Order: sequence, then C-alpha cells, then structure tokens
Amino acid sequence: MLRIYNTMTRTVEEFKPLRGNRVYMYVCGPTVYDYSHIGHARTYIAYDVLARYLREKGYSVFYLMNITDVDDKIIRRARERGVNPIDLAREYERYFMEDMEVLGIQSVNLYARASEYIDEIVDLIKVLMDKGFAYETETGVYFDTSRFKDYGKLSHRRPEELSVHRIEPDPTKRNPQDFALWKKRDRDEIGWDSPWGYGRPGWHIEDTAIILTHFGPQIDIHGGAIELTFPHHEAEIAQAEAATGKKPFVRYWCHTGLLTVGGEKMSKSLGNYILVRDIVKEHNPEALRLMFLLSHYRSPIDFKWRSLESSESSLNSLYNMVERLRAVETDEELSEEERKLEEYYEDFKRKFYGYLDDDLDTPRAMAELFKLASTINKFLDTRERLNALLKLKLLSEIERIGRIFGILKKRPVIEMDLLERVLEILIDVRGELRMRREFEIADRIRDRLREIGIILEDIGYQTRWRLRR
RNA sequence: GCCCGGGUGGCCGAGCGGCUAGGCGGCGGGCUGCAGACCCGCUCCACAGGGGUUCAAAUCCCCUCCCGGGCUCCA
Repeated sequence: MLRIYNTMTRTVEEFKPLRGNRVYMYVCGPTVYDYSHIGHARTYIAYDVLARYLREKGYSVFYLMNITDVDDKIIRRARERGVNPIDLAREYERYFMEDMEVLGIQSVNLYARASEYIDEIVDLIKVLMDKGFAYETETGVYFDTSRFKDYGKLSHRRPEELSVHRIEPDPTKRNPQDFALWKKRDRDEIGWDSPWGYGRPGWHIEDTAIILTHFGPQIDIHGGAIELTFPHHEAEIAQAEAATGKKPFVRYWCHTGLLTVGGEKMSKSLGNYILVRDIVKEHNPEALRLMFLLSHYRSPIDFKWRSLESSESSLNSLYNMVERLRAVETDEELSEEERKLEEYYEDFKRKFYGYLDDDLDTPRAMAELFKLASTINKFLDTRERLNALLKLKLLSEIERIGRIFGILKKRPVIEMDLLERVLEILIDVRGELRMRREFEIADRIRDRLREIGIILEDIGYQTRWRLRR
C-alpha cells in the first residue's frame, strides 16, 4: 500500500484512488517560452517516477499535463522577435518534448495546450459568474476570493495575510488577492472573443478547465513544484470547487522541492541557469535521474556538478554489476550460499518496495539497491556459476527497478561516435603493423572486423572503413 | 512584515527519540602481464550554536545565527 504526502493535510496518507484501480493524475506543465532547465527536469522526473511506480503497482494511470502556450512572457518574447506568439510557443514546445524524450520521460498520456481549451475556459468562467464567484470590471473578469471561504486552505494562509504584494494589484479588483480569470486586451494582441470582450485567459484557469474537461470534478493526484502552491494551486481549488461544488477537487496534492544552483533559484541574470540540453551533451541523462533519486522528491536540491559526476560513477557501478550478472554461467544446483543470497534478495525486495511505498522514499530504496549490488558483486567474485532461476529472478527484478526509475535501460551498445574513435585506434595500430610487414596480424584484424560487419578497405597507405549493409 | 523549507563526516545526501543509511572521493591491500572492473580494510560515532525535556536527542521544546522559497512571472 502506497503512502504519500498530501500538502493539504501536511501528513503522509494512504493512497486510495477514487475510482477503483484508475488514477487520474495531473501535473502543471511548462510555459513554453524558453528551453527547459534542470529545475523542470527535477520536477518532471519526480512525477515520471511516481507514474511509473503507480503503473508498476498495477494502477491504470492517466497522466495529464498542460502546456501553457498563452501567456505574458510568450507574448513579450514573440513581440521582441517579431513572430506570432503561437508559433513561438510551438517551437519551444517542440524543444520541451525533445528534452523530455532525452530524459526518458514518457509517462504522460496527454499534453493539453491551453490555447485549445478556450471554449472550455470561457464556459467555466461563465459558470463562476453565474454562481456569483466572479465579477467583471473594465480590465477583466476576476475571481472573488472573499466569496470562497476555503481560499488559503492548501497553503494554510488567511486572506488577511495576503495583503502584501510584490506587484501592484489591478486597481479595479475588489480585493488585492482576487485573481484574473479573463484579461481584456486590445485587438493587436493575441486573444479570443468572449462574452466579456476580446482578451485571453488568466494564468490559473487553464489547468482547472483542462482537468474538468478530461477528468471531471475530482482527481486523485495533482502535482507541481512547491512554488506553485500559492497562489496557483490555491486558485485552482477555488475555481474548481466553486464551479462544481464538489470537494475535494484534488485528493492528494503533491509538491516537489525546489532546485537551486549555487544556493539560489536559477535566473539568467545570476548566470546560474542550466539547460537540460546543455547538461545532456556531456552527461548521461540517467545519471541526472539517479542524482535526483538520491534525494527525496520533497527535499530541496542544490545542484552541484560534483553530485552529478558522483551519480555518474554510481550509475556506472550499477551497470557493471548488471553486466557481470548477465554474463555469469548458470547451473541447476542451489548451493547453501545461493540459498542465502536468495534469502537476502527476498529481504531486499521487502525493504526496497517498503521504502518506495513510504512516500516514494527513493534515497533509502537506492541505498538498498547499492547494498544488493555489493552483495551480488561479492558473490560473483567467489563463484563461477549461479543457479539459473536465481539469476533470472535477480536480473528481472533489477530490470523492473530500472523501469520504475528510468535507469539501467541502456544495453552496452557502442554509440556511433565512440565506434568511430575505436576504429580510428584500430586502423592506426593496424597501419603500424602493415608498415612493419606484420601482415598476418593485420589481416586477422581485418577479417575479424568483417565478421562483425565492419569492412576495412586499404587504399594505398590509407584505410577506410564502412559498415556492411 | 507574514507563511513555508533547510543547515549532518573530505563532498553529496538519508535518518526525524535508543538499534552508529547509502553513494562519491582519497589512502592501503587483494585479484591482475599492465590497466580497468570487482572485493576487503581505513578515512576512527558527523549532526549550525546555546539552553531545556528524557533513563536515552541529529531526532522533541525554547532561544539565537546562517541559507533558500512563497506572498498574484515561475517546475
């Protein structure tokens, strides 16, 4: 039984989906106006692992994520570049998808673009107007937080505490904490027609509209980074529960800890902005996943290159263990030591999944996995053979863990550029042999490479290589 | 100002009343033609500071210091 921390109650609760085996899971997606950074990676990897684990446990998970493609920052950037905001959003959405792919995040069932839910958003605002939770002014339509008694229940704040603000509130609002549902804009900006005139949706309403459209008035899991708790998620609750009357809108509120670089939140001006696409150029994406898994998903992480390198080493040692295990010869006998190994393995499974069930405690689970790896290595050091069934059990369990965490997926396949470099060395050494008229050895190299589909062709003193088709 | 987190051994990081996670790095040894991988040992029980509660505190309470996040841009 999975237990998971709920921000609403601030306790770890037993996870029980509303509708039998099905899990409706929603996570706040990106605003696509720039490349994804490692903070995004942290958050989306965390929810990817949650979704994978739920599925591994047998739940039928529908994982929905929005893409914010209508937003002030997109509009500003598009204007700077003299392009259409939607085109700009599509471009960065493509980059986002590429980054997700590289990071091995494939668990999302549906990405929903805000711009494709304008009708639903307008309908939702209408309902809120009809029920008296929203009001119109010259600048837009606003949610009246004073009408929604529960406003503040997620972030545990009282409305009167919310009187301080960094940005001067719109003067037409009744209360400073009221938030925009619809922003009235001029025709020269991107927008849509609505009963309240031309304009575009407020920031919070898209998520609510998308969730209500696909999942209805109640969902199981709603995730996002901790910084979104207030006001974004608070606003979502207000909108949804005010509109549908159903409570709770979300049964389990999940929030991931923030990632900082150099002790501070990433920002371009601080120069500590690290993009996903830059990091994966030099580092294995699985190492990044592992690094995040070595911290709890709710803990803050201060990113350090050394930590990533350390994770890379750890990942390497896990791969080595798996390869050794794959390579070991098998037999049918079950020795006393193998019986002990099997016993240990059963104990490992209990602990490992026990930790994952305890609010996805991946650091402790990983510690157990490292212990298992060490035990297997130790065994393999002293033994020639391993019981076939035990080998199968161990390997399939490790593969399962790899599936949950999104690591250990790569078979040791030599990548193309590495192959080129290897052949360069081989050709160089072989050239030296030919110079010394050591043709027997040189030919053996050529023959053996041909056997595996690599053709060497000598042209004078030069050697070319190609792959057999 | 208010509301949240966090400060743990060379580094990263779990733990959240007793049972001294784990990883990375370093050093020594084993195994090895050499290297790597792997194994063993060491790096000697560290918990921001000061009070308190308790038979027992990194873990609970109080105070102080430092760092980060939120308070309608944000994963």
